[in-house]
Amino acid sequence: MKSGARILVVEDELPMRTVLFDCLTGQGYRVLTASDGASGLEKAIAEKPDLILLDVMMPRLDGFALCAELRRHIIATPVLMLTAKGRVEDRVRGLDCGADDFLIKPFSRDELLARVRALLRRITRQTLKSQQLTFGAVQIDFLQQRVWRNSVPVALTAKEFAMLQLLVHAAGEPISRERFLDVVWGYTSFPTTRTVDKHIVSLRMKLEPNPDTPRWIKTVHGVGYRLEPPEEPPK
Amino acid sequence: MKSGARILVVEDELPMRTVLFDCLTGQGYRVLTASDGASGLEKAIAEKPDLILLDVMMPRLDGFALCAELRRHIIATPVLMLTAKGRVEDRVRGLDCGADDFLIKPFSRDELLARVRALLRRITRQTLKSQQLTFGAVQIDFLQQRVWRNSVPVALTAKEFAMLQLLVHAAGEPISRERFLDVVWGYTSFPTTRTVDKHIVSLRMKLEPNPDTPRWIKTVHGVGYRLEPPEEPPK
DNA sequence: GTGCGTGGTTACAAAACCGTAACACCAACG
DNA sequence: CGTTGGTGTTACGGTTTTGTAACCACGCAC
Repeated sequence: MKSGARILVVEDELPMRTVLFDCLTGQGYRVLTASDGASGLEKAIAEKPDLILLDVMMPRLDGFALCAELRRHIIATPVLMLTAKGRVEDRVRGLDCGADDFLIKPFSRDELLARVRALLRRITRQTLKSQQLTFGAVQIDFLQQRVWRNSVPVALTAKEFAMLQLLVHAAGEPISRERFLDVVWGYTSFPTTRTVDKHIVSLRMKLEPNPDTPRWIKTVHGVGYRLEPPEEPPK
Repeated sequence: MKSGARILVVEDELPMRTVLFDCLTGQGYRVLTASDGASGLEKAIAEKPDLILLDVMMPRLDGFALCAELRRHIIATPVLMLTAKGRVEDRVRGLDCGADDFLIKPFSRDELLARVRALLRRITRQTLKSQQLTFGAVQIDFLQQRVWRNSVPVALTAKEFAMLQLLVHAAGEPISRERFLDVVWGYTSFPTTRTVDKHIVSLRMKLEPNPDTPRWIKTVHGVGYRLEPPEEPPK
């Protein structure tokens, strides 16, 4: 499985969509695609990607409208707009409705990647203080959403990574199953608490040196789970 | 164990008010209600609830106005707004006047409770902070819910920790067995007072240097138990 | 379609924890 | 001293919580 930042590409023309997809997945990003504005908006809301790549020229709901709609939903996901060459007025309209950067067609692969990186870096700086973290032999890169163990890449699913993120974020504190469900699954889907256990098992199998006697991901009976803090007890 | 947080429900329609009341009390929350904006504002100020559930659609003083009024009084109580489906502009106005989260009608019971939990968690997180305490060789971290003795981690069960927390919280004051049962076990289960003794024994074994002659967890004959205050006694 | 990866549920086994009874002990009071 | 009632302690059965495997469902790629 690929892991990395999640990027939504909204582009109606298949060839261009394919180019963008290949280019981004080749860099380890996880790419979602939509072939029209309406489904793009839907996915943007449902999937909460880290970045949205948006073609302005689309039938029906075009890039400008989609972007404006996003902002009306208070979604602050950075938007990189694809505009045609020479259409200076596009920039103005784009900025007006909340776009963050522009890419002028035709563009080079390197320029695309550079701008994507820049935008992702920006949001990461805002939201995550440290983008890398280590416990035991496990190394986490929040920016790329990748994990290594003894320098060997570990493939985590989306849910697993989200759970790990919550564990790390509240390092040391016990986290109840309820809380996992609220944060990782959101307020609109309600799996059972056993589901949380199951994913904890997966995490342990992938990250623990000895999954039977967890060194890091401890269970707190009657409470929930807790990531053993790398630090010492308080003096 | 349930928090027993106090929640104010401001809702003009009786059926909905009843639903909310039942749903929340069923979870162990203490619920106050108001059937219009004016009395809601009054109760919010007088009772200082932990959370306010606010319907936007009310005659005279509506949810927005009430919320804005609250903030004018520098009352930071989190507000969960009930809005009608599809009224995206409600969110904008709501955020504008200081609402913390939104629940769109019709909503599921689970979603209501999830959002309530999330908001309540936010405030307890702020107030609890990284509280730590020491008596003798025992160190307690309430946030992590962990205890050390001579810097060696001590494994306490959920009940034991809750009892210790109560002892520490009322340091010096004797605590009756009935009080332990009320606070630690809640109002829904009724074990014997002997049960309390048993857990006290466990605590002593885990925390006291010499469990036979307790240095810290003292028995007050005919009354209950008491944690010897770490400070110097008044003469 | 088929196959695969992911995610959610169910069911059952294992472990941890809890509640209570029984009895020994002790403190207070006469 | 002896009685009485409260407390300490232990053992054990029952309950709750957690681990885990097996299974089904869904989405996506081929």
